[in-house]
Order: sequence, then structure tokens, then C-alpha cells
Amino acid sequence: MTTRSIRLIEVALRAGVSVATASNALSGNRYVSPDFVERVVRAAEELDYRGNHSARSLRTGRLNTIGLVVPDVTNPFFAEIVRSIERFAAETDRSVVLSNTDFEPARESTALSSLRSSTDGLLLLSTGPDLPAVRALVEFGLPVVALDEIVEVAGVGGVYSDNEAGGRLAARHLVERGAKVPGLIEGPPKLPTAALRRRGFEAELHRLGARLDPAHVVQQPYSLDGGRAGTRALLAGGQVDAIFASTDMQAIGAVFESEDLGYGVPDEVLVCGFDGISWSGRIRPSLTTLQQDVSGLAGQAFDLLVAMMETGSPARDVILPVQLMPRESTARRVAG
Amino acid sequence: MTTRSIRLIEVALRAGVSVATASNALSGNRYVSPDFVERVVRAAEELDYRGNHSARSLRTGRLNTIGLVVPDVTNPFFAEIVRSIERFAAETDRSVVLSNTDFEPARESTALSSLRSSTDGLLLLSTGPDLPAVRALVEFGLPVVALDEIVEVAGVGGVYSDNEAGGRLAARHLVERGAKVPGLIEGPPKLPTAALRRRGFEAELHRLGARLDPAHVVQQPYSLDGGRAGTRALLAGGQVDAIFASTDMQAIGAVFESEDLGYGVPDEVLVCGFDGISWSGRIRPSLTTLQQDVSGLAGQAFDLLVAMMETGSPARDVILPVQLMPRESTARRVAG
DNA sequence: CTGAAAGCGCTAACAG
DNA sequence: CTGTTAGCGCTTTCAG
Repeated sequence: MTTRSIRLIEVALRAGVSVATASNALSGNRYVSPDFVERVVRAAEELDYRGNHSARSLRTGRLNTIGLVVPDVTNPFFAEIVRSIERFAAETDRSVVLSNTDFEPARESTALSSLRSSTDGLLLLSTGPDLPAVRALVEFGLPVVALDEIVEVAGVGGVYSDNEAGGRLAARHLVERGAKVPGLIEGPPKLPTAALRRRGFEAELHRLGARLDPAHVVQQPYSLDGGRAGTRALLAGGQVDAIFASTDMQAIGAVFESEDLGYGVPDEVLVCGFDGISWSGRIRPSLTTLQQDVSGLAGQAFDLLVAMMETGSPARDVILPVQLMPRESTARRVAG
Repeated sequence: MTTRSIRLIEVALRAGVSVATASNALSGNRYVSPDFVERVVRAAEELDYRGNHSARSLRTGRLNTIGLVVPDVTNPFFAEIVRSIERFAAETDRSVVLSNTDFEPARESTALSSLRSSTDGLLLLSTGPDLPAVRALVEFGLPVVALDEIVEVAGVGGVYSDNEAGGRLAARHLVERGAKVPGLIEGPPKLPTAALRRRGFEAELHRLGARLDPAHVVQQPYSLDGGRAGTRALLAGGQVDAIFASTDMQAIGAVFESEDLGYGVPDEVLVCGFDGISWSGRIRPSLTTLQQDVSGLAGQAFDLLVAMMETGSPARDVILPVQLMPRESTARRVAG
């Protein structure tokens, strides 16, 4: 059964050349005459030569692997990101090693330290960054690109959505649709996305002469149940007539919970989410949301990371716009 | 900036021992006197020694990495599996390299061949298995465990749900709830899960004296839109009063599409899915489904794979039961 | 119980 | 343009 692996020297022998020539013929690193290339390639095919990753990496120092750290693959937004990244990686013959942190800083730290020696670049969707650990990675020379959540470490690239602008768009849209007493389901206190979305939301409300009562802000995890819990709090006594949730999963929870509590969406409460996951367009009522450009985010992050790995490009920050997708959850007809 | 990695010899030097002793002290492979261990460990910590994966692997032939091939991380069922597997792997200090095939056999083949030399075990959620490629992996000596979809190759382990029994349960449940003219949204023709679920469904209907008209079977991809399309076909002219979908995503599409077409669920059409993804309990009406034991599947598959990798355990097949979760989409009161 | 040394499979100098 | 050879960092015989 368990056949031993074919080594380069065996294909070299069969092709009647030296290992060096065989290596060069297969890799294209140095010029090799066409007939030799032909012979080597044939020999390699006949023997089903695969090469040994570890040996190559040990020699070259390149792993051809990127690390991808995400909070929760089970969340559709992150799943989309993972899918995109994996595709880009596969297209460029790279492997991706995936770490799921479940939003636990400890697991994130563990992932960082283990990825350090097993990848040559890291895409980090952080939720409680172990800043010293990240700094160590950077100093060690590992290219790191943050995605979604800002990671404030010099030398770390970043690709983010314009969360603050999204918050502003949400505020304006809700007010236009007749919101008088807006409420906010914010994300966990430590997450930059949550803070930025709130800041934009609050600022724009203020600009429009509306106001966000601090009593109408609740902090909840980025999950459907978080959205439900937040909604229960905001709607107890019916103080609020519009809800902006930091995340589509929360917003979907808000829609469900509102209706369960007997408040019609959008007639009695407007709901707006953030992310643009596909479920936002599938539930009833469909969810108004700020659409993030997921494939843009993933593509830019991947490209930046590759540039940093290959050509030592400097880290930089990229901010992509988000787009308001008005749907049923805010489709209230307004006088005027 | 980019600090060079610490090598074992450097910690050996600092500890005043040989590399061999340093290696043994850190790995515990051979007895080393306590004080030497102590000195080596201290030195390693002081230098922040990490070890070099490639070198270790080259020498030992072990990568400490498992490959995970899934059709689509974006599908909640697969996402749950990925999450579980990743957790088990992390707990045992293994990395997981993820491949997403998008249900494309070509990408699956590519993944298989690339994973062969970069993992020491493979978890395969296949959707069009390149049987020769899998056989090659097995002959090569790579432990492979199939999950979800059967892969009929000698030496490949398998962990599956009891799809046929699930189909039977669905049939009985729908009939009990008053189904007279059942329809089936089957998965893609080549998928074993689809065939088994259908077989059980058909057999049980037959046993109960009902019948599945071949005209009431449509084949669709395992996606929400597949479910919608299948439902349009089954409901054109309203031939069918119950729909069993091979997959929750399809079933959710069936619920949505039915209602969009003006057929109430469950009053005019009963809908039953298969998988038990969390969305099945979240949509309105909530979806009756056959609950797969996702963490059981993932756990068994992982354990089996590890056993095969570590102790050369023989491949074996495990079949886990599924459980009917009756919910609103079949909550029709029936006379009698 | 510890150390010296071989060698995993490959690529990159260096000669020719 | 091709071949010989050193050596990546580690583990593991083999001596002592």
C-alpha cells in the first residue's frame, strides 16, 4: 500500500539529467534547453512526481500558504470572505490555513502564534487583537493584512469598509423614512466597526436635528440572538420606532423579535442592518442594509497581502465604500 | 525589522547543551535530566524559540496539518462542519488547510492533488469525487475520511448521516400531516445523499400506500435558488401539496417561493427539509427538517481520521441517526 | 544519559 | 547551458 514518495533525483535519473537540471526544468528558474525540459517533464509525469513541500520550503523559506483568521465561519458575512479568499488563493496556487476564533481573544492569540511559523502571510479578521502578538509577527517579518476590523499596528495593512459613512447613510435613511425615536443595537464595546458605525449614525442624526438617546443604545454580540435581545430591550415599553443594528445578523434578529413582540416591520418599527449578507435579501420582510463590497474587500486584502509577501510592498490602508440597499424593512411611506 | 528566526542550535548554545539534547528536552522524545530540561526550556523561552515547521516535517514526515475539502463554506451546513473540525484541530495543535470546491469537480481534483503533499490526513466532503485521484491518495498512504457524501474507495473512512432513514421519516411525517400528492426536490443527480434521501422517501411512501409520481420529482442544486426553482416547477398548476427537499437551503427556498406564488405553508403546501441548519428554526414559518448531528459527524470524522493517522487504524464507516424536527412548515392539523 | 554526525528532499551557488 | 555540491533546521541513529 503506502507507496514512498517520488524524489526529484528519481525523475532526474529517468530523464538522464542532473537534479539541478531537473529542478530548473520543472520550476523554470533557470533556462534549460527545450529537449531537456521535455524529457524531464515527461519523466515527472510518468513517475507522478509531486515534490516535497517541506523540503522546498526549508530551502526557499517560502511556504506558499497564507493564514486566514476569522471570528466565525458560521456567520454568513465571514463565510463569504473565506470563500473569496480561498478562491483567490487557489487561483494562485496557495493554500489557506483557516483559524476560527469564535470571537475569543485567547483563541485568536493562539492562532497568531501558530500561524507565524506556518504561513508566509496573514489575513486577520480580528475581534480583540493581541496587539503585542501582532507586533511580534510584523517585526518577525510576516506580512499581515487586517480585514474588516481595524488593527492598529504599524506595518499592518488594512482593508476596511467605510463604516462611519455607512452609519451616516443609515441615519439619514431612517430619518427620511420617518424615524422619530431611533435606537441602536451596537456591537461589542471593543470592536472598532461597532464604534465607527455608531459614530457615523450618531453624528448624522445630530446633523439632521434628531437625537440618539443614550438609553436607546444597547450593546450586543454580532449574532441573531444578540439582535433579538437588543430589540427586546429597545422595544420594552415601545420607546423606539426605528432600529439600526451594527450587523445584518443582529438586524435579522431585530426583525424577527419585533414581529414576535407584535410590532410590525416596517410599519411600527423600521429596521436597518449592516453587511449585506445574502440572507438580508431573503427574509421577509427583506432587510434594508448597508451593503459591504465583500469581494472587493477580499480581493483588495488578498492583493495587498500578496504584494507585501512578493515584493515587500509597504503596508497601506484601503477603505471601500458601502452602499445603502433600501428594502422592505424600511419601506414605509412617508407624508411629504 | 524582519528578525531572523531563532534556531535550535542557538537555544542549545545558550543552555550549554548539544542540539540533540535541546531537541529531546523540548520534545520529550528521550529522557533528559530535569535540570537540563529546565535550562533548555528557559533558554527557549528567553529567545522566543518557535522551531521551524518545514525542517521538522522534512525530518519526521509529519506535517501536523489536516486538509478539509468542502463544497461551499457559504452553506450553513458546511460552515458548521468547518467550524467544528477547526475547533477539534486547534485543540490538538493541528492546522487545517481549507479548500472550497464550489461543487466543481475540477476544483475538487485540484484540491486533492495539492493537499496530498501538504497534509497528513484528509477530510473530504465530496461532490463529484475524482475516484482515481482519491484512490491514488490512499495508495500513497494518506489517510482519507469522507464526510457527508459517500466516497466509494477501499481504504477511505466514512462518516455519514442515515440519509435513507431520514427520507423515510420525512415521508411518514408528511403523510401523517395529510400529504396526498407529495413532491420531491432532489439534489443533483450524482450526489449519493440525494439518491439515498430519495430512496428512503419513495420506499416509505410506497409502504404507506402513497405514491411519488415521477413527474413530481425535480432535480436542483443544493441551494436556496434551487429550492425556489424546483418549487415553481412542482407548483405550476398546483399539482403537489407537500414538498420534501433534499436540503434545508432548498426547503427554505421552497417555503419562500410557495408563499410568493400564493400558496400558504403549511396550509396549502407542507414543506420538509433535511440538515437542521440553524436557519431552519429561524425563518417564518419555521422549517420542519431532519436534523443531522453535525457535531457528532464532525467529531467522529475527526477522531477516525486522527486514529488512522496516528495508529494506522483501519478505515471504517460510521452512520449516525438523524432526527425529525417537526416545526411550523408542516404544522397542519389533520382530521383523525 | 548526552553528544556528534548523518541526512530528510530540495534549490542555489559555484564551477565548468 | 549543465552538473556538483553545500546546506536550509531539524530529529534520530549511533557512539561514548
